[in-house]
Amino acid sequence: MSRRVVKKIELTSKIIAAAEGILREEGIKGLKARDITNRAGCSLGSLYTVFKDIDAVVMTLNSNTLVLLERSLSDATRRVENDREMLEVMAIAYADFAIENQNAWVALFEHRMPDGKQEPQWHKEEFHRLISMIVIALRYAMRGCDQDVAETRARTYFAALHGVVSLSLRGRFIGVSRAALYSELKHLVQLFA
Amino acid sequence: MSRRVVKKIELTSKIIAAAEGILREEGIKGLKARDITNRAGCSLGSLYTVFKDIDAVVMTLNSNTLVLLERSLSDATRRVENDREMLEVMAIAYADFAIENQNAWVALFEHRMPDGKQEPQWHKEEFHRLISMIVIALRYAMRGCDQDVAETRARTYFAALHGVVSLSLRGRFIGVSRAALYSELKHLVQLFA
DNA sequence: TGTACATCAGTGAACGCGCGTTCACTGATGTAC
DNA sequence: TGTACATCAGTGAACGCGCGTTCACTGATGTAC
Repeated sequence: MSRRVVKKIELTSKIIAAAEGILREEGIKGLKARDITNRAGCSLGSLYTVFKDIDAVVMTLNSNTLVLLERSLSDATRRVENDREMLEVMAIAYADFAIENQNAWVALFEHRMPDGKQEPQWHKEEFHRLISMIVIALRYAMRGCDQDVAETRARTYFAALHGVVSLSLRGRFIGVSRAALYSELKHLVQLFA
Repeated sequence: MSRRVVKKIELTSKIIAAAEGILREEGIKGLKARDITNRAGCSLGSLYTVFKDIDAVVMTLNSNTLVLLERSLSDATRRVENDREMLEVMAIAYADFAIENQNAWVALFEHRMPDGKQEPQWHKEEFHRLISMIVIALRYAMRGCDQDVAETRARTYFAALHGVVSLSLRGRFIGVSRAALYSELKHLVQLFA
């Protein structure tokens, strides 16, 4: 591989690493081109030799986050023998991931493309893949339902669990400890199953 | 009342009306000082004779939205005789409000004060009042629980319903029609009750 | 009621800052011989 | 392996825009007599 290609790859990963660090520490709002390149130790302009624009950087970060989330969830479910537990394990794993990667996780839902720009197809697909994964896992809890209903219901359950995690992390609801969050999630899951 | 006071009140309400119009049509992101004052038919500077800054305008708008939401919910529950229905009626009313006042409703949850600035006390209290109202209504569904548990659980149920409404409105989940949303909410409420 | 003066709400041009993006330049990398 | 030239990645100063906020000014409102 030519030296040029190597350097381009190195540059890309330095920029991504810097951006990811900032995302994790300061949240998506702190993600500025200058801060990223300063932290990466390269010039401002070089960012644009690697990414089309800032949104492309965010897309990449979100994509990485989705991969991590997917991995967390599948790791967690791998240890499950009993289908009954599946839902609960995933819910807890989801909450854990949200707590431990708070800013990155928030970015996943908060980021919007400006004006008419669409999120690229590959990113939508990745998102969809994650959702399907959750939907499939939830289906265990929903054997016996009509296929269509099951699909919709699974999304609903996901949205409900997401809502609880989301609002409790945002602290709009005072004093929701991690233990309390767990027990609430378990309670919900019990209702769903 | 002196002419000056009258004019100040008129100016204030013109600005609020303009800001509210923009909020409803374009969402909180479209809320710029210039657009507000243009629409209100006054000068840019005059906004600052009435409000401390833009955040103060947003606070006022959100406050108005909270009042409307509170009214919607209490109107809906007023027609309920049977306590069993309470939860469902409130959930539907909440969804209706969110759908019909989408941008204003989103602003309620999306707006964050910059850096260290706190939301003013009165706004927090208003928010809290709404939550209590919901919590109280949900308690009907939770008679027999320990008081503390009931409180937490009520918040959880609210968060869950909020999550479903929220994600379905954002369209991250494709093709959730209003009817489908209703039926999912009803299903959840049945689980909760 | 009228006049002279004082005050202050309202004005909008200008300031200032943050920040994404560009572009003419230069020095490192690649190519030809 | 070395030299001469060509290319192009990387640079960072500068551009441009959006937008919140300010401030010296002026004309309407209020006050005193």
